[in-house]
Amino acid sequence: MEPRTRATPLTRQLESLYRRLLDAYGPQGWWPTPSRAGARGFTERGYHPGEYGGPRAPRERFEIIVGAILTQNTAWTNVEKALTRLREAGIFRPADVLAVPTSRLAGLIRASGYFNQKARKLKGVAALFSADRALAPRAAPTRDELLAQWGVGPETADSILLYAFRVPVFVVDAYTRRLIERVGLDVPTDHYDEIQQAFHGSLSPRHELYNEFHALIVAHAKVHCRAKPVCEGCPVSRCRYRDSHRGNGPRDSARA
DNA sequence: CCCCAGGGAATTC
DNA sequence: GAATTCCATGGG
Repeated sequence: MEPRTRATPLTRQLESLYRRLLDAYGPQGWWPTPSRAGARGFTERGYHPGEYGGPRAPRERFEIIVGAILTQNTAWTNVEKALTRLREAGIFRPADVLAVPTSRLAGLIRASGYFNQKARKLKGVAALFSADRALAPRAAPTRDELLAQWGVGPETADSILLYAFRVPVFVVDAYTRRLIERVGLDVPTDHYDEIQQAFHGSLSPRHELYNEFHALIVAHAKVHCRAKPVCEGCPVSRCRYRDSHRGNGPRDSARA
């Protein structure tokens, strides 16, 4: 299933990319949970860069799971508003989500958009993680268990595995594809699993590395590699894309 | 006014 | 499989 990790040209490209991003933006310490405010190690970003200790506390873990649902195609600032509403309503655990009527749940998460769909999704994951599963510490669910949930696709499943349970799976999102295209990495960008395999086959399977790499890609996408690119001061040297993007590397047609 | 945001499901061909 | 459409708020 897992290809051997070996040094390929792609390995060097990805490691170089990672180092450039880390140098430019610093450790991100994901997952960013608003409830971290006030906790030891709290930073102005609201989370703990550099902490990759033991298993997550159950409530923090569930907050990550909820956030992974709410952030689907949605700006994180709006997710924070919804998470804060949930916390103020005393909703911390799967059982709390199950106890609230779907209509009220939808109202609480209104700011995160798609609230009717997402309320249903939260009910589903709450059921998955409730009952015997709530007994911490619990081993991570399988990827297939997560994917079987309505509203949980590949990215959400992998985000939960990586950030809630520290399983070394690389999370692929729209930013990842955009960066691959603009930097000109020799990685196909059409299928989720293909992209993920490329990373898994080229990087050592360390959850700390996958955690930081994905978080750094998001940070980079918000500052420089936006939909409308801001190339001034871009830390990725081969980032020679133009407004029209596509292509851009030294050689564009080199994919065979 | 427009576009964008850490997707996923359902439909259609 | 590939291409659309829907879901919906909030910020720039």
